[in-house]
Amino acid sequence: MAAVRRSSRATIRDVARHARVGIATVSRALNDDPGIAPATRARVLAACETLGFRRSSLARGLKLGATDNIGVAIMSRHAPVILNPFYAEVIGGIEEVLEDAAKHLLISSLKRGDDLLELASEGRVDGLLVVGCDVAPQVLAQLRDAALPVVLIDNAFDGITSVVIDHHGAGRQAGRHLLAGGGTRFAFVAENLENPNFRARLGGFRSALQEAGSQLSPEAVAAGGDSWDGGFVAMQRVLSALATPPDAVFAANDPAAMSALRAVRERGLRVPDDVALLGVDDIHLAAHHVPPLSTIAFDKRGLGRTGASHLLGRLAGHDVPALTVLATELVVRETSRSGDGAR
Amino acid sequence: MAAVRRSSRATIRDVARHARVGIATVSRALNDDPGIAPATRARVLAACETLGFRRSSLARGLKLGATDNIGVAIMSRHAPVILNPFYAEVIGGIEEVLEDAAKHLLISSLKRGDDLLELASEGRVDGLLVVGCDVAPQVLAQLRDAALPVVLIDNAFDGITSVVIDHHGAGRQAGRHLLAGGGTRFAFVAENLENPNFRARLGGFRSALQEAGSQLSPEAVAAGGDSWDGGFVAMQRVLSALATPPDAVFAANDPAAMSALRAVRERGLRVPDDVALLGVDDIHLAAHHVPPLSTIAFDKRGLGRTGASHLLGRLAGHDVPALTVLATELVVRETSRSGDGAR
DNA sequence: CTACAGTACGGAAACGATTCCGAAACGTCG
DNA sequence: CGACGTTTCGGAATCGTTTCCGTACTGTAG
Repeated sequence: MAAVRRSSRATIRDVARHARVGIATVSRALNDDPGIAPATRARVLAACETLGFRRSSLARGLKLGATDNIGVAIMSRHAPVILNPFYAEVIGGIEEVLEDAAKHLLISSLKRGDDLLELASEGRVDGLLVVGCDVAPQVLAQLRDAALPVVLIDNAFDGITSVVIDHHGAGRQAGRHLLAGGGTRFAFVAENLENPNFRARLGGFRSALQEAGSQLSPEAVAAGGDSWDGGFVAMQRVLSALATPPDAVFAANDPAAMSALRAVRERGLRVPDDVALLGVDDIHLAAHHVPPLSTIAFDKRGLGRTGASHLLGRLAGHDVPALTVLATELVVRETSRSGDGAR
Repeated sequence: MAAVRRSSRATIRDVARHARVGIATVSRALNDDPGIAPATRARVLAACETLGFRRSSLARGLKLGATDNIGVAIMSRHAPVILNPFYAEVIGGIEEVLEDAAKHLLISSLKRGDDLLELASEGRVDGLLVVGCDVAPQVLAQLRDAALPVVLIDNAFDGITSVVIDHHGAGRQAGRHLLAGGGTRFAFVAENLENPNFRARLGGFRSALQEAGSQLSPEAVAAGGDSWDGGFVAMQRVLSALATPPDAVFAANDPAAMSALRAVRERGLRVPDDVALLGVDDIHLAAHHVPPLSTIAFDKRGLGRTGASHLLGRLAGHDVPALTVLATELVVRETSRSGDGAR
């Protein structure tokens, strides 16, 4: 007679029995359906409370065809993605938006493109945010043809909603800043020259220099390898390749810049007096570095935010821009000098 | 006649029709069931391929009673959790383990305890990793009584599998190190004194000092508020409250230590000559700080790893230790001196 | 009193997988 | 040739929801 405490979870049927109504009524009460008497609704809700009933998101999802889960996929053949501070910021922005929308975040760091396609077609998520540019074109093509809404972050592909950073523009900004600071002999250092983002930055840098009649000699561009010392090694190469050291160095990112700074100092040159140094990313360390690093900042968190809200827009059936380009911002600290200011 | 390309996803029934078998056979082929002829299996698999069929994880989960999702819940009334470098490390460790087990990571930063209970009872995840000590006891009690396997990380509760750091031990280590370095006038600074972990560290610190016949005066313990400047403010308070400044300061964590260092320097004191300074956490910045910060390190990633593997163990039906305590390690850099070494 | 519109509710069919159970096909042996 | 065990496969029930459709009931008007 008494409601026996089941070991497994209560179902909607148990609630119906307990409240002496049909299961349809329970469902309606739970979904705030209008066609139900207030008294009945209260009785149902009370029954749910006493039985400790929660709807199974699985059964609900199966019937509704939606899970309220959003997948965040990051291609990474290396360590856990969360530890990469760039990704962490992006994910932070995504989290902000999804939390407001009461969506759940399903994070996957994937090694193979097939894993990505599997995640996209399992029905585990309602939509997918793909972060980073390390994903094969044919995978992207399959993703585009999938039924699942997908948004690319820090990567662009024709036919898929994309949110990117203006890497080329960042390079131009860097070039103009170093020119304004009085630079005459330029160099570019990076961990590698394959990364498409790095290439875009270099391209922008070159175009800014050319506009001013300057240029970058082949010996003044170097890659030092994908490690902590990448920038250091690259800088050493530049210094030994060039007859006279450069007076304005653009690094592909902040770690490379900091690492390059060590090489410059070991050579006995002062920053920024002998050589100005500029990074990209504005990572957390940049401001706390000694000396504080001049850099090109971009809104990493905003990248995640706009990506996520575009995806939510797609899910809601709205139109969203196919390509969004986020601007960058020059942050002058103490490894470079602004052209106009005296000192 | 020809297989019409449906707009929505193919189901197991479509595959069955296409391969001219029953749905049970398809399921068996997909699950590597032994009782199926090799030829039939090949035909079914081929049909799956041509139809681009993937099993619905929802339907599968509903029937199987498992989702292959693991929830990571972090109570946080502040900003996105991923941006907290401590949590990021822990999650990184979790990710490592779960990836090997082919589980998916569902991350939730929750504001209210009810959200946690909802996540636990929706059936969205097979198990829950609850990170951090900012969760109410009655919520933990309900969690313990839930059917869902739960593991607490950096928090302990009777009846729930817990993985913690030996904060008390860390405090003792700090005390002994500062004593060995020749400290005589001690102080403790923190952002706040409510955080149970900070209290444990302080407790351990006190007990080490008492063992050596020293002690901590009430004016030498200060909290400066939960902000970037917390340690700075706390240190200022200590310096102005004490007649003679301390010569050995233990900070509740690294940010507090770095921030306190500024206060010490502003006062015209040198580190470590006039005052030794020791933090806890060994955050990434600590090693790159100027001067490099002495600190008590612990394996944040290991915290996540063991938590995750204990949860997987529980899911597999194994017995796992109710409480695991991870040891800490003293890292002497340049804000303190080891007692034995010269200079 | 009957007809009828409108409200409140229950039964049953889906959603897409797994799996129990039964049956067909087949070979082997007495 | 019949009985029987083994292998291979199909039908149908099931997981826990939502929702369509039908029905009982209520109140009001003719």
